Amino acid sequence: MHRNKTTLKSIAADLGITHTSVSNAFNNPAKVSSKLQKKILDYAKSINYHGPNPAARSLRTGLCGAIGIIYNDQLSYAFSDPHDIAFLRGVAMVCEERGTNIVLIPLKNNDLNNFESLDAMVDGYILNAPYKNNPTTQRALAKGLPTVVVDFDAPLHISVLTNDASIMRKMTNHVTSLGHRKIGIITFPLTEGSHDLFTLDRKLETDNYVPNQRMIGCREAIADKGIKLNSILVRETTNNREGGAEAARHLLELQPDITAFICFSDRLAYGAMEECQRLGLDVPRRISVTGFDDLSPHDLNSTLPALTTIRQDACLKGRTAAEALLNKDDKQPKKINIKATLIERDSTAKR
Amino acid sequence: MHRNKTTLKSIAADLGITHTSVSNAFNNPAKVSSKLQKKILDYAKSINYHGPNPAARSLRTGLCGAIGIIYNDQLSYAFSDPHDIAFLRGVAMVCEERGTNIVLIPLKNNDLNNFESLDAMVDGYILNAPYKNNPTTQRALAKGLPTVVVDFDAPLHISVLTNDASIMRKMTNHVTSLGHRKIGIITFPLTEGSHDLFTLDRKLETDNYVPNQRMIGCREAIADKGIKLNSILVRETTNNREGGAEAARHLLELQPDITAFICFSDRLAYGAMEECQRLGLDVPRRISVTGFDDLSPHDLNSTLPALTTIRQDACLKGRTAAEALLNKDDKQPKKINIKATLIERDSTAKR
DNA sequence: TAGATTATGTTTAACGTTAAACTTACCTAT
DNA sequence: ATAGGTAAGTTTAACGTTAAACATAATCTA
Repeated sequence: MHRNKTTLKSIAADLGITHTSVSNAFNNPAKVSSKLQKKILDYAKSINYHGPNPAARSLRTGLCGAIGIIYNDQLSYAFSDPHDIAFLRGVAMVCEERGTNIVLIPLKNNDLNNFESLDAMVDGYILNAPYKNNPTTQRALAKGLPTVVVDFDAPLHISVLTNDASIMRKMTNHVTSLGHRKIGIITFPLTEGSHDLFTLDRKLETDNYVPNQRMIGCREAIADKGIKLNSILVRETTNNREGGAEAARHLLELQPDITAFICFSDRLAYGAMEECQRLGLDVPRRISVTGFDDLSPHDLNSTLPALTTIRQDACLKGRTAAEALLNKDDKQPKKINIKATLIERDSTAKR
Repeated sequence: MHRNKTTLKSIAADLGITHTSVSNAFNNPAKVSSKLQKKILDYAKSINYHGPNPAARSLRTGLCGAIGIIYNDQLSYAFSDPHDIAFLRGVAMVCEERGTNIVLIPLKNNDLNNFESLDAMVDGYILNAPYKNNPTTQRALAKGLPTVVVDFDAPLHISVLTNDASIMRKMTNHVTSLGHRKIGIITFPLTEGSHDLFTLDRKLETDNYVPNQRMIGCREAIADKGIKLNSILVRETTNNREGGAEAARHLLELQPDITAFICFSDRLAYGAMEECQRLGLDVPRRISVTGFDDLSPHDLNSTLPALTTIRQDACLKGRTAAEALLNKDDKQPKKINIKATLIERDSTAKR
């Protein structure tokens, strides 16, 4: 007789064999006779044993068959954002094929001294659009596990990126080529928690890669046209419709002759369009509006014009990131580009 | 000098103290002088140590600070279904508060002999609308970890349920009270992979709890009205718009005088409405259609009438399930009911 | 038929942590 | 002054597994 808990050892004792053979029956069938393997597996099933303890296995092997996903924001918010959901779907597709578990790691209290705050059992991380200066970001990168970053520039890791700067230059050119000169830019925060108002000549931030790159694209296109950078207002706001609406109102108060809003997400753009509607300003005849992401058309409020925007395949981003992380062969730092494309619809028009 | 890897032991050796003190510095500050704790933590940080190894900790303590979620279907499909996403958001809200990780466990190959197929490191499971006879379901339930089941009847576990039967009786009464007698029922599979056609008098399945309960509600209401059960056709199909469309067409071919479709999900209902539109049958004047779930209005195709449906709060379901699982005090088997409500809109009308 | 190989199984030693029991020194109350 | 208690740290023994080295018998090769 032995202890109450079923383990490889207790099974071995019951069967009068060594526990290594039991382990091999599960993991290394070639190393046991098929007769013995059957005996072991049958017995294991009969006493309701569910296979080797994952923690012990993981401790011994150093692997655990799971990858962690870290968001730059609340997890519950990620499940509200179509872009993030599509990204996750892409990751799930790859993990499904490989039988890898996905660990969603909530951002805990942001205390760099709290060592507990990143102790998931994973073989690697995917960092999704992190803030560079966020403690969780830094901790994950420092941890030394295989890590793939998405929408973030980490020279020492594999990064999956979109051509944010160039596509935004193209979008801005589209807007200026329609004759617009008084333009307002509406962006989500460039730095965690920031809600500032400034002009396009301001020194750029490096905390949040994506809006920073998009800003570079805007700036280049604006400068190319000979428009003064300090005449273009930029409003940082929360990335949802309310934020977009509030920013549009604010910018119009400061500069009533604005004829175009360039928004850094579709959600901001929809909010801005709604606000224009409320203010009695026709889109696109009085004001043009552009977005970014190309949310599913089902998300369109049908009273608004179809949005001129930029499509990026978030699901493909997720797939690419997961594949890069799970690909054992090639771990060299590199940049993988997922191309975004401009989609002209009905929310932009000649001035 | 010691090995290359940093552990509690190597830190202890470097500092000339015992490794237990190092462990305590991280987990049990009361058991070390604050001076020593600071010394340890400072040193740990200086050599880029990221806290105790999770696998070793988990092996020793038997806990790992994560819960597993098991779906009845492909994970990547879950990220396409608004209901499942809302459910996940609810789970995430609770886990976020508590700092618990969420492990998404893909369904692996359904081989009962494959012991590997459920070896996530978790402290408990949430089973979301599982098939009773599915090997993964059975394995998870047999595993003996704390488990909460959702939309499933497991007498030995905590289950989170909706009043499917009674609300469906109510919906059916709504339809019959409008004068409809020739009714077609469109459901997603009652048994994994099944796509059958039958009449409402057929013996009920028990593999998939939800459609089974809904069928009970329909049957009772139909019988109450004195309508013959064997005159009501039921079509099982894939739970998406295409499935709904195909089922509607099929049922109308078999029984062209049908005047109402009762669908077991909004997606099926939208598909059925679209098919009616294609066939030139006006909804609701020629045919009434009902759904289940109450997807966000953004998912509405604006050319279709607003759907009469049943609202259930999937997010609340997720929150409730996660709270029940993480609540250490009360582990007694019980049923928790999340009430669904009937929403009358424009897709149903008098015959 | 000797020598090498293969098949099968065993022994041993980690993997990195935490809980429990133990030691020593210091403080407090009678 | 002495018993009793607390604070701070140490020693020891698991937790359940797998990898590597080893032992033995069975099978092949030349």
